Amino acid sequence: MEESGEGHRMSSTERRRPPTIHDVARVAGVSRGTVSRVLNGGHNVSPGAAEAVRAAIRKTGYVVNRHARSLITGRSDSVAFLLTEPQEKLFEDPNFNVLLRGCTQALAAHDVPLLLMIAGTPAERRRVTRYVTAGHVDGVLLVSSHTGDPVAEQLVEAGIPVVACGKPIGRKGRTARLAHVAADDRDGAREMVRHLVSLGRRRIATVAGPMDTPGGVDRLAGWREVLVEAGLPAGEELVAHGDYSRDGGERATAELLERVPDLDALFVASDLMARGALAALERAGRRVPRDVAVGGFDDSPAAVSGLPELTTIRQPWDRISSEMVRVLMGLIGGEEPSAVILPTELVRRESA
Amino acid sequence: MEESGEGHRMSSTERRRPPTIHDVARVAGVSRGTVSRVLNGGHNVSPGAAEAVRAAIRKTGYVVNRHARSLITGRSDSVAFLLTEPQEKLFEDPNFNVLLRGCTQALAAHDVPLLLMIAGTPAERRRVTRYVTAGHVDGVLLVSSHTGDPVAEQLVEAGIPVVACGKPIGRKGRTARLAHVAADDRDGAREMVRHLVSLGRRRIATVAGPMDTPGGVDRLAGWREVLVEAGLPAGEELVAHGDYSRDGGERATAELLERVPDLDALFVASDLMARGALAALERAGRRVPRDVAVGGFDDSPAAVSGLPELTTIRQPWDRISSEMVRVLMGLIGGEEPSAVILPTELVRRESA
DNA sequence: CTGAAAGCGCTTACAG
DNA sequence: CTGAAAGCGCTTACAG
Repeated sequence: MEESGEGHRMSSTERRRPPTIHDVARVAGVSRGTVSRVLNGGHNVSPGAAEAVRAAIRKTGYVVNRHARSLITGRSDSVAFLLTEPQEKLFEDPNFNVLLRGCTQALAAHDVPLLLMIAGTPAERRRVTRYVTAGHVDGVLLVSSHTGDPVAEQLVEAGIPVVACGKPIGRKGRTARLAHVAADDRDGAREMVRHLVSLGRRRIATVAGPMDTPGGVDRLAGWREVLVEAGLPAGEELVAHGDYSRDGGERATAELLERVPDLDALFVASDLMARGALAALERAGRRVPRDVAVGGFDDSPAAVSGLPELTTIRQPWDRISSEMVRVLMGLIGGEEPSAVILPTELVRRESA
Repeated sequence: MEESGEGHRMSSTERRRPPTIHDVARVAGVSRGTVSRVLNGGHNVSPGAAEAVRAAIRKTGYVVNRHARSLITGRSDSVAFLLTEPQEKLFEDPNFNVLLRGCTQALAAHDVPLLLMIAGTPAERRRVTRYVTAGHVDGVLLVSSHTGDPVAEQLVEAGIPVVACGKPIGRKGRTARLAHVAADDRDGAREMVRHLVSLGRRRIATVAGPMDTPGGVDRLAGWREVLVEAGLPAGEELVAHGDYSRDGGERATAELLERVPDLDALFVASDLMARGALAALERAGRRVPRDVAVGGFDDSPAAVSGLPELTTIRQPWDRISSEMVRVLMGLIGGEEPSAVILPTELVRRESA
């Protein structure tokens, strides 16, 4: 006979203990070991026993206690999505959201929960590093546009499976073993600049990202490459830098406009900065695309969040997130780190 | 003498077992029980023993194994941030990001990890409900703009601590015990419409949200209230509905422009919809704010993501997220559900 | 194919 | 104030 409560009041938030593997075993008429075997792949279990166990699971509403499982397996069956950007910028960039959503859903398909961790300050970084290296998660999806990230190195050195979003350009060798997934920045930039050239533009300036980010370095390299190839000017006066924020793009564009008043096209290394560029151009009285053609990068929600809609380079975020999860699950399973570079695509809209 | 490895190769991803409470006890020269007491508040421990334990923790780099702790305490020391919106819209709305970041950080201060869960489809909802009711998290921060959410009811009925963002307007009684935190939608709408009236506007239309959301209902009520009070028209022809998306705002505005060509102001129930409204107005050749003054709601990043910058009503997201976490931690600790309504603030920019 | 048993790392009455 | 011991719910060799 089941006894419950035994005279002690249940407070409003106290829940009944959920059924355990023991309850399932009793209902199914087998041992706990057999239930566990059914739960873990069903090897070495007779069809009859397996069916009895499955029926008992349905009947009891049993759900495995992950803490108990983790305690013995040593795995947590969860992963962290770690952002090491300064906090303010993090969520201003729509790319983070797309990536976060994609990773959450790709992991859900594996029944693996995602822990969101933010480590913008040194103190937060210490907290997170401690948490992760203590084994509370099986692996880390790392997102930071700036490379040479000390967190990445620490985690990799501690033997934690880590997959970065974007190509690491830190001190060579140390990050060589850092698995990563990225879009082909250089080739994407080339495609956009070729497009601007094909439009007949000849004074093509660029708002580049910071040079400690792969998007900053590689998209600038792609811009230069195509211009040099085409025999068009590609000097330093045609380059200004932004920090991937809208305001940064606006400032950099104002700077370019002052330095190169006759520019007829602008390749901006991110859509969000491009929105700022559009604002600067409007304030300066330039019509887009008539006076100045503007090409962005990312195909983020920012590309269509205002007028004119941006012609841009699409980063395949869905694939980036699913590949990040795939590579991370592989690492956790013992595979070697790998790098995945995904192709981009030109998306033509109104601005160029 | 420590033995490790004992002849079996460590694969590249295998980590050394982290130190346990047993290691700390040995180094400190006390029992495991004493170490545990120091870890859990330090009651009934002599100062000398406590200091020895703390030193041993530093020396060994010990971090508690949360799985073992949870197994015995029955708490997971983690909470879920659950989104039950259809997936596409989720991350288009900048408010979600601000809220997510705020909650993550408020929880981090309690050393409580946040699990991000998305349940847009019925299948996902079942998965998540099962996971949560199995006790894998201690509580849920629930975000969905649509109310009468079946997930909320199920969780509350299962005795799970839940705090919703936004006032629930589901079937009365059933959601009465649902703790929630919200901005004062009605009062915020009133303030904005009063502002538009003070600008001398007399034909003030509105793009309202869906009527199954509190923001849809209450902001519309605030709009109507002030107009009636001021003796201005507030009929149905002045109301169009959007779904909180940019495109929805654009469509609704085009509809209004057709129906009420002489409108001179527009109160839009969200900044994102207001950006769409601005696009519709521009396409129709209306100047903002000269021809039509536009007031938004939220003060989300969308408010300043284009020109003109939006005059809007600020929702205190930082406080909303910190209050949600505070109320949830209270619920988990056994407190009764409570509702927190936070004041809003008019932010004047260019559009009105 | 199956059960009995050990043990993962921790917390918490229970004695002292 | 402190230690020895039980036990949280599970997985996994180990016998049979």
